[in-house]
Amino acid sequence: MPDIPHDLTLEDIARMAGVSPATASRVINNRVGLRSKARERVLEVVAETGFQPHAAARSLASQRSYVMGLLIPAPASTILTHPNVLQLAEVITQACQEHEYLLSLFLMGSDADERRILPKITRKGFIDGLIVRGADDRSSDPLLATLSATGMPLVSLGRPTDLPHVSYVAADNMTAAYHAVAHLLNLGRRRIGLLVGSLEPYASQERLAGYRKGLAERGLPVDEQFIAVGGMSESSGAAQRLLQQRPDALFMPTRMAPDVLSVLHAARLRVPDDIALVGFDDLPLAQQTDPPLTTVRQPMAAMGKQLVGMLLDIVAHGAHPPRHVVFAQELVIRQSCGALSLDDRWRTAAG
Amino acid sequence: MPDIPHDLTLEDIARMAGVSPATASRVINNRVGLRSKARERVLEVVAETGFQPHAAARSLASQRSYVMGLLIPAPASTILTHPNVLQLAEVITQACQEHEYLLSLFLMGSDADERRILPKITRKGFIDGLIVRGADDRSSDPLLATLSATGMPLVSLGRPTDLPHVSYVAADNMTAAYHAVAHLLNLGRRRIGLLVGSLEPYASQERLAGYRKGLAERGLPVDEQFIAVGGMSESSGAAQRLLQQRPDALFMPTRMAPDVLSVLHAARLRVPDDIALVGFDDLPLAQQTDPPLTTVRQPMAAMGKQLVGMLLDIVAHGAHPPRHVVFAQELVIRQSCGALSLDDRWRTAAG
DNA sequence: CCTCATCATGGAAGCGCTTGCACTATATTA
DNA sequence: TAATATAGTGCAAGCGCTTCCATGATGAGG
Repeated sequence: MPDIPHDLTLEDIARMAGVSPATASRVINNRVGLRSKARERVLEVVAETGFQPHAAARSLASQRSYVMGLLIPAPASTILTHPNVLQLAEVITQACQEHEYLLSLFLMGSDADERRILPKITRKGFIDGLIVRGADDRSSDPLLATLSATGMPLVSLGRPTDLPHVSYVAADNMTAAYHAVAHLLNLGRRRIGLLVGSLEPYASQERLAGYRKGLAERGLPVDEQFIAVGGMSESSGAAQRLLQQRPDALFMPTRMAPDVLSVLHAARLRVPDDIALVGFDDLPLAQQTDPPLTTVRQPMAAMGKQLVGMLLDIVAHGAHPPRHVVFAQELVIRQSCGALSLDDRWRTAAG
Repeated sequence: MPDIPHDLTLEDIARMAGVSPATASRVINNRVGLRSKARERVLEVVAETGFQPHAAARSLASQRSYVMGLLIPAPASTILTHPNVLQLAEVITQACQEHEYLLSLFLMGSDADERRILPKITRKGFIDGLIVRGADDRSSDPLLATLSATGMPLVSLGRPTDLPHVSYVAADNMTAAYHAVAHLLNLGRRRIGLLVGSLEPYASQERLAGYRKGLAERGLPVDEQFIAVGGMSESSGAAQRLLQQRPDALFMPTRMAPDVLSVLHAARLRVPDDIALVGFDDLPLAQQTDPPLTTVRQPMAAMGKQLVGMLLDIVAHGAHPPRHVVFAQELVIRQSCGALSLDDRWRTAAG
């Protein structure tokens, strides 16, 4: 038989240290004065035994679980095409640790999952708060509405346009698109096309607005033929129409880069000589394309910290008033835009 | 002020239904007979109020949290190159739901994470059991050893060769490689090369063994020059040496496919005419290459179900004796191996 | 040396649920 | 109908911790 380590309780630890459970608890949770014999003895015993308080008991008594949740409402296949979700998870895991919190991830691939998972996640005493990768993908998000109604402390990554009382952290897509277009204009491009997968996401609308603003500011007209909605490889008439306009620059989602490149290649267009390319999101992919892709990049680490900080604040002080924080984005200059220096790097102004 | 929904307790529910808390609890947990007035009344009240029992209180009293953990000991960047981890997470999430369990994912990108996360995860009363994506990547896994020592119910995906007492579910890489080689031999290939990233992983060793066995069975000698360890794009002498042998078939990790294809393309070798290709893992990538890649595929859904089933069994009946289950793999025939029919599909025998 | 403020400590009451035990209502059989 | 088995229910005791409150120890000021 293997030697199963005896499951100690706080009472055992207290007895071994010659103090009361109350004191042991306070020591373990850093609640007593620093100069104390009792404190030292308890810490000694804890170190020796490797004691960890029972999670459920602690949660029940303190009404805190010291666990945050990150809800990823997308099937695994989607996560692969939007890999910054993973980076987000990593960053948030880190940020939680800095506050002695643990982060649990929940994958929710389908509506069926939603029905089964949500009630369990929103149970009292399970997690203290929830971060949801929200409304970047759809402008109206019933999931966030549902969650918000449960009273669970909540922060959304991405702005849920129809839920003003939900706190969120978002990237300033409008300004980022504006700066990207300005950059292309500065490089002498004049026939700049915009390619988006869909205009439903609020993020896409912001980018379109930034694009328009960039052109308008220079007094350039916006030709609707230069705005293509839908994939490049799809038989989307819009994309074809766009190419027929002979654009000298293209602003597009990074994940479409391979398709776009192969289409341009087939059309014997050289990048960036004949046509400059700028991507929306700085996916790892951007560095692997040929030529490497100039892209807009969200400050994920900072956004992750902000999300966690806000959530902790909401857990401690309630969700009112809602907090809204918008982060400026970076433009990472690589070869595809035709800028001269590789090291040249240029930031958008704070939103 | 917003109307915060009053937090109900089981006692409230019981009172509203006119029964004792004990009965209410039993109804909610399906512990009483189906034909009972009390039962109906309780269910009614629960439905009306949307009551969910307090997670911590339930865990404390029942010594069960009804949560399983899936530990992913890799940084986000690694997950992207091994996307089947995500599929695994999805499959396991599903399997857990079928048993009224919830799955929490934990990302552990660094050793620092390990030190901070592990003690919290292994706390009593937090999760009932843990699935670890284990030793496919390293033959000796200190993480599994540490976890195993905590007494936490544990199942590994991948065989941890140095921990015979740890239960695991694994794929039969040896047989799969053997069958893949046999398949290539059946197609008339004789100069079959093997490309692996490293021989440290036990999985790679198994594949090598299967490769050797496949050749040996036909009485063919194994030329060590045909075995290349390391990446294709790296300046690995082994890979160059392998190509100089003019192989007519290559067996390799799927994630190396793009590199390999571009090298072959540069060498003006046609796939599959001049050289046939078979991959190790059926990543989504395999369908996007040109030509689409014939690969070995793990039965992820079945393995996920098995992992969860075993873990539940261990939670209920203890970890002794350890359970070991090995799954046969499929060979998914696509164009890269030069087999005639696309629909031809052929399975390895059970291991 | 004594009084009063200050701080560390212990006692004990929960946190909200599950479950063993004892008991009562109902069903079964003679 | 009485005797017995059976299912349904309630009581109350925890599960292992935190924290309010009261008490004892300690140190400062008179």
